[in-house]
Amino acid sequence: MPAKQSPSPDAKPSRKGEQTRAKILEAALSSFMERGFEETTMRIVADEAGVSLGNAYYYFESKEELVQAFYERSHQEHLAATAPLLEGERDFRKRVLATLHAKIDTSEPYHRFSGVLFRSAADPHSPLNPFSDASRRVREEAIALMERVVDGSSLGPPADLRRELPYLLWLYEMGVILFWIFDTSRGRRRTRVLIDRTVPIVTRLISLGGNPILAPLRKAVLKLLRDLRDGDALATDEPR
Amino acid sequence: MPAKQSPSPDAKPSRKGEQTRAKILEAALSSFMERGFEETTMRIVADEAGVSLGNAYYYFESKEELVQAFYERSHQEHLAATAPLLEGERDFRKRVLATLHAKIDTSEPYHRFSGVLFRSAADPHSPLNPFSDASRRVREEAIALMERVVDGSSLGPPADLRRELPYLLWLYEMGVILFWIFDTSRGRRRTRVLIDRTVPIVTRLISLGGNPILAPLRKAVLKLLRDLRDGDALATDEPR
DNA sequence: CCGAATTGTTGAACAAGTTCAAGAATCCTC
DNA sequence: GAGGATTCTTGAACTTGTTCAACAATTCGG
Repeated sequence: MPAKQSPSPDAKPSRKGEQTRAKILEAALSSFMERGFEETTMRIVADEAGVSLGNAYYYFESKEELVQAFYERSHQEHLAATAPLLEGERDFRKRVLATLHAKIDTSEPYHRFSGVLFRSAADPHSPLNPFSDASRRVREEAIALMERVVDGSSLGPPADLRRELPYLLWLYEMGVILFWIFDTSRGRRRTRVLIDRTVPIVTRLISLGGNPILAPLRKAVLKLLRDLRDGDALATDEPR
Repeated sequence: MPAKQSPSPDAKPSRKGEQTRAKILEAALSSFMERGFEETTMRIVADEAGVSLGNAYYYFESKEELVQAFYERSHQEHLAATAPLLEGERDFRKRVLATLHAKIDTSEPYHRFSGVLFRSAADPHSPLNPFSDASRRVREEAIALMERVVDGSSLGPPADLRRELPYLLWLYEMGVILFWIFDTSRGRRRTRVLIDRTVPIVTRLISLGGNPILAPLRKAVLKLLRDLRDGDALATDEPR
């Protein structure tokens, strides 16, 4: 009988098809950059990868899944760019600034078709939405990065806030990226402005959150957050 | 020579095709509700409307444009539901609450395929995104509704804040809707919680914004808002 | 009421995403 | 290294959104 499904999840490294998969992904990404997403045909991808059309679908369930693969690559680049920046910096504000600017920097080459990436961002049924199972790995890694940003800093937030902070910062990052997608100014000037002006506010808020006087407010906000997140509000393609 | 384009924008009322257009829209919406967006085929729509496939495309440029039409209808229902609620209520907080809950109520029947509505929300090139030209009319009406919410209330915000408030409230509404789309809890319980708990915060913030002591902060925030909005950051399908 | 202009309608054809049965290559065990 | 299991690969076919040339109906000025 024919093979069940794409081999990506389990497959031991460097089974024959690993190279084929890579070839296809390479062809797809370079074509996305060259002509954009819509204009890139699965037939073109297959051709440029030197494989048959059906073969491309053996490795990627859909055209969108190719974008998911790009999403992961983009995150890796962000990770790589961020590491040295966080190395010698303790100041929380600067760490967040560096992380966000690095995100914009590394994403710039993909801006042209990034809309597609997030086109399904608001579709609960799309595996591309940032809350989906399919995005889980990247999402968790992105949150882990924010955890590093927090932990490596001189900031000492209360434990309850500390626990939610990475997730909150990730949400904040998603918001910035959403803005960035719509930003057509040269050099993404406006997104830079957004970052430069909101990071201080965010930082200040977090600092204030540690003030004992504001403990009730902080707890209320955190409780709301938990109430909204727990359960199924943001669940998506989990098995029903 | 063949006709140029869809007649919707100009067409005098009850030219022959008005009924055809209505039939097609009716068929589309009822099929969307019955089987969802993906499963609704343009051929099905045409069949159920009793017209040919090509005819459907005479009235609607694309399948997505049918969704746009729904978007407008949904807004009309929201308007209708909101009017009586705002009639005898002066309290700002209650006015916002009523308006948002009405939005959720009137949108409920469409929740199943609402993801599609906003699927393109993050795609700068899609006419469906809430910032696009195609959405302009509905967007402006939705903002105008928020203007009414503000003006009919006992609230007296400073002029500069007053000017931006409707737009800000609309953005807030968009955020709530985004959450709602992902909300799978029964009765959209979680979205209700979100509304009930964030509206007081928003209201408080606005009240505080009128405090002279906070004027510098208020002005700074409003300036940021203007800087980010003016120009092209959120522009989309305007002619280049 | 006539004829041209406009508007409405059709069915066939096309493009591109996706599926699938069949067969080739590779791997793995004995 | 033979043979069965697994993994790869292919090309054709199918679905569905979209386009288009041709034709029909309607409208409207005279």
